[in-house]
Amino acid sequence: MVRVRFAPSPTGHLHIGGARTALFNWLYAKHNKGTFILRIEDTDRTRSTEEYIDAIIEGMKWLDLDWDEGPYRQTDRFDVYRRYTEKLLNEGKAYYCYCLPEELEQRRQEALVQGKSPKYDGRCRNLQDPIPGKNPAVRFRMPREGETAVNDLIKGKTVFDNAYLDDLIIMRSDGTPTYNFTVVVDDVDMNITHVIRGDDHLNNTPKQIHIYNALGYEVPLFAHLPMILGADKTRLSKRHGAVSVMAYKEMGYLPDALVNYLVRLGWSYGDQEIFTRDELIQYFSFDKVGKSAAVFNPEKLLWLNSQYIINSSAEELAEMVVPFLSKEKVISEGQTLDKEWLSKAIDTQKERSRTLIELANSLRYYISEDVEYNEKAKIKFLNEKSLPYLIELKDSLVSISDFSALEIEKVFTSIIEKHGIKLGNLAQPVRVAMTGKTESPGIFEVIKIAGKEKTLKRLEKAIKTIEIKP
RNA sequence: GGUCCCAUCGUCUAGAGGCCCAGGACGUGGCCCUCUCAAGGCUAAAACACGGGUUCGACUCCCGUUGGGACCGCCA
Repeated sequence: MVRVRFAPSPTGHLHIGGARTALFNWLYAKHNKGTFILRIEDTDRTRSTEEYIDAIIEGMKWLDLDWDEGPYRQTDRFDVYRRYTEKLLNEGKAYYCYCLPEELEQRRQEALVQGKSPKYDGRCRNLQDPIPGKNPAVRFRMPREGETAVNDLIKGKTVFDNAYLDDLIIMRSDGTPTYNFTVVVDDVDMNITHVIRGDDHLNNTPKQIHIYNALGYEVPLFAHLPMILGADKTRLSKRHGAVSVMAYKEMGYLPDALVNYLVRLGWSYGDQEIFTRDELIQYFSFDKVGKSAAVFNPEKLLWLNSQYIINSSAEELAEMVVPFLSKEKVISEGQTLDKEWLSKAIDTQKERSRTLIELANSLRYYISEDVEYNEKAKIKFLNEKSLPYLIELKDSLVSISDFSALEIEKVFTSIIEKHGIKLGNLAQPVRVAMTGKTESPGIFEVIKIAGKEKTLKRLEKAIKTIEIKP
């Protein structure tokens, strides 16, 4: 039975890198009908906040990465860690260290300056008696000889020389446990079978393996995912732009598009680019995960998002776009729209909208009372030349009762045939009259969606605008 | 500085020794479609980091060089 976990520390929002780690864990669990656990690693009390715990959960929910157990919190489990620490202490597998943090930091700096490895020198390793008046930290006694092999599902076999391993601190002098210890204890306690995490943890793995051994537990399987980099090839961070998952929600991305993008960063399935969730679950495997780091490319994410918008139904989009209509002030507060009408309007715009924000704004000229002319468009198309056609169109449209795209087209056709002009000669001025712009969906569609009343009003306005001009 | 990881178009990647003078996707240019803009279709430019082996034959295997990254905390 596969049991995996995503274990973020609540020191920030759920970011792109964390989301991908969560996603790969989730996919592996789903693929194997296993259990996906959410565990909050909040042992660093100075940096962890409740707000960030909520933010991470919110991000997971938005991406629809549901977990089967948890969220567990490490701060709820201090007694467990203490018990295990006692055990190691009693067995001589851990020892008290009385060195002060400042002393350690100083020694580390000195070692670095001298070009030596900034490793703990082990001076408290064989201390017999406690030093009174000092609160000690607890260090793990790491073996100094031999080698430790990590058989990674992605990276393959990596061998570490134990001589380079540090006697790491497993419990701070204030009695709180540290990361490298709590992960092991929790992964043991929660029966985790596969540890799937970023490859920034690969170097920690041999140390953790020794802790498993000392505790007398079986070592789980490891899968270390390559990092996500920014355009400058350094680890993705705030300075590369938006990295928080929720920022993408606000920018009008669909969660499925982000998931699809993230999964293709380091994973592939032949030439396929777009996957449903079910396909992802079905196809996922570690042997298709690449070993090298990947650069985050917002352009491709944007393209994927446009594809997801195109492939979504107008009804689904109508649901999603409403918050953006308010935020972009396309509708006023409290204003509601007819669902059926909105869906039809969206159908005309979805293939030219890459985000929900763009979609919301594209609906503006259908919804608002008035349009604002683009200056260049106005000069080019709303002039003496188009005036008679606009007047004729308006007069013709007044009389038709069936305001369908087909009927509207008939009106256009009869006018252009009568005058021997091209459709563009009429359509472009009308487009400017209707939308204020030179680009829009098909003009018959635009007129139909806007409706008779708005259409006549806008044509009148355009005519007046031309007539007033000297 | 040490340890570890990685290396195919600008970017994401396919490629498990002959299928590859390297395929797909984003982006970029061109053409088609067309009432405009998109979408869609077609098309072009664009890569196996370098050097040694192994082999009849290397993008694929081995070694080295170079380059990049991560980690070396009483952070996770």
